[in-house]
Amino acid sequence: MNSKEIAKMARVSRSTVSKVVNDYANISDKTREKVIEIIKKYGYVPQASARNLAGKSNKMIGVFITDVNHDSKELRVIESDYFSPFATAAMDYADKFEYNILTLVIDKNRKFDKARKLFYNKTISGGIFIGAENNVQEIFELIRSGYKLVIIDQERYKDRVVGKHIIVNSKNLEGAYKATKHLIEYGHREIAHICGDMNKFSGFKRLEGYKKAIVEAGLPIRTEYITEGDFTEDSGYESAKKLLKNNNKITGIFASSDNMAIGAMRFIKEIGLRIPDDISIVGYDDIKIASYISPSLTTIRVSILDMASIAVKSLINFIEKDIKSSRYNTVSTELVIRQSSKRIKE
Amino acid sequence: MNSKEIAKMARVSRSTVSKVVNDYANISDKTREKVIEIIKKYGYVPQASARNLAGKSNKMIGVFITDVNHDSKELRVIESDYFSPFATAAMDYADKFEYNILTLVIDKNRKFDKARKLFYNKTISGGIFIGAENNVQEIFELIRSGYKLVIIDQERYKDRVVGKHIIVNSKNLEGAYKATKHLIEYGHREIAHICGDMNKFSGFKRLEGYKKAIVEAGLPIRTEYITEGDFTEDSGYESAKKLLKNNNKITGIFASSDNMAIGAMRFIKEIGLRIPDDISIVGYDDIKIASYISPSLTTIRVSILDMASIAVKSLINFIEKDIKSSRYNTVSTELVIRQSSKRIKE
DNA sequence: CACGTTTTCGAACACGCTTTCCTAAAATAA
DNA sequence: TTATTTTAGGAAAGCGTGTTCGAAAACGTG
Repeated sequence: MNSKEIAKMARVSRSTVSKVVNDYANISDKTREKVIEIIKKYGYVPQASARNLAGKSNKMIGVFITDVNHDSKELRVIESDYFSPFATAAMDYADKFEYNILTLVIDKNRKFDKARKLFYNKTISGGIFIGAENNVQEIFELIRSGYKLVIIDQERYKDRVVGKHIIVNSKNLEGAYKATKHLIEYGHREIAHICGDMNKFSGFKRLEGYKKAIVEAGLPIRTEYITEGDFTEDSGYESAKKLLKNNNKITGIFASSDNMAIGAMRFIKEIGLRIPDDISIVGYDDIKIASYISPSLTTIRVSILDMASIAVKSLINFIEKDIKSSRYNTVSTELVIRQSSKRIKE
Repeated sequence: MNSKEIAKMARVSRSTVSKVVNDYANISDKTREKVIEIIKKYGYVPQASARNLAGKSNKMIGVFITDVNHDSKELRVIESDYFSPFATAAMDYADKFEYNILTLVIDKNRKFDKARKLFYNKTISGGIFIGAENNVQEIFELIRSGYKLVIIDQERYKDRVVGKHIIVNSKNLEGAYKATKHLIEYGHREIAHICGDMNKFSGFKRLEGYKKAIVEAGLPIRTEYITEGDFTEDSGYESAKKLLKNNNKITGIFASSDNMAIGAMRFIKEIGLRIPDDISIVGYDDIKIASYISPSLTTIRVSILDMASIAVKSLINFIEKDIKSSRYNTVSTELVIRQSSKRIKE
């Protein structure tokens, strides 16, 4: 069933059918109703590719999740803690504007080519990149070519790239600051930090937040209290081992991700220390498991729903109305206090 | 950059460019190389909508997740335990065939129309439906209209619907049987069952599995040992309350989903009973949290990766080569023993 | 060299829709 | 009534690609 057949049945021209479908003004009510009736009767829906070819937007946006640890099944699922709510929230929001979402996982092996192709062949009108640290150069190039992109949790590219783009960041520094300050307010003085991958924006920003809170409290920044992980549970385990091996003064640990916090908790339990009685732990992300493990994890919550909706909203605006210059948005963080942190008793 | 321009640069006709792109045989190596060189140089990629309109498959499949509890944020995330790994696995697998995946969440409020439209307007060449119990009629109609569909974890439609389709089921009965038998082998005799939504295929099939194991062990089926939940954590909590209120003989509970098992555990802990010392619990699904809660949950694992890859593989086969008749596939289950179940001491 | 055969290539149509431009009819003004 | 303006709707071009079909070129063969 195509517009030609509909036109024949309604005894009008194909162009009239199109005008009815696309809400043109110069169609009489009588004609319009007649055409709509036939359309409904035969369940006609204009073919997407033809519309698209004729110049209509395809209302499709790509969500690209970079998962550098894709080889490992275990890690893949861990990444999903972030992906799943983001993707569903994005779909939800996109739906309001009748947009569809095409999701793609980019791993370290699979080349960026596939994503690029989706822009080049015009399958999508814009894209949202999450965790794209490893493909910064490629993303710059897409921006330079004029493709419409939103980048999540990355540094501001303002001065580094020519071309309009949109950034949506969580307030990493603020969140880490809140987490560390929480421990300080609970009376902790010997506070260690397991930081994430320093190549990642969130990694070093959270370290900055930790330092800010430490300095503000008049405490010294000890390099032996800072270890670098890579956001995974195992790296949290190893980091805790490193931190606690030759040190029995540490009473609080702020980990840059919940996964690392969970890994650290595993090690702490293994060596027979109690959480939170001996050591308090604070994570970051508020992934679902955080409230199910025992003790439940005090953490920093970032509203992924907020991030997703801001990302989608501004991208659609970019696509449909263009923007004058690059945009930079931030999403607030919130401290969620659970059982893994405890006021220190002197 | 379009094929016309490429043709001009390579001093050949447009059709020759197309033939090179689509690997036609009758092109001399010399011409082919010349064209490919220009294509690479200018980064030409044929426009998807035009190809599609000209008759090429768009290599796009839809994954439809039905989330009837979409209104509630909490439940939405619970559903995601299933969705996220499935979707990523599907993408992964689809990628091998250069297919893309478009995901759509169908909630009870959002009409099925949106999904239907994607078929009608030919945005997708096929679809995979998960948890689609509430839209069985609509799905039947799509099948009848000749659209290519895979349905996950639903009854065989063999006799109920005219039209080719593909079913991928986990062996629900087998899984539930294994779970119950595990408790029996551990010496339990008073075994209750929290079953899932009986409108759902997985709900009643798992009940059947439970009954089969009970009968096989020569034990009586007590109706007061069977309560109906709806797969959610809260319903597990309520069901446990109902079961244990006036009964202190129950020593084992098999819940039809991990979420319900977790809810039940919450209630059991609240009334001061110990798991697994007083009551053993077995869940179903092996969602990620199952191994993180304490005590960790004994459960039935279904390989979502297997389901997803079978679904994608057979759908692509259906799309590209058609199938002679409806297909029915099953995926095995596996008992994962953790801390929540314990051998009973007499 | 003449002929048949195979290989290579290009002109032209098709895909289904949007949109511009134009005409005919209707509405309004004179 | 006639002249002018407004409006409804149709004809046709165009979007970028795939594919068929026939012609031309290249190649063999006797």
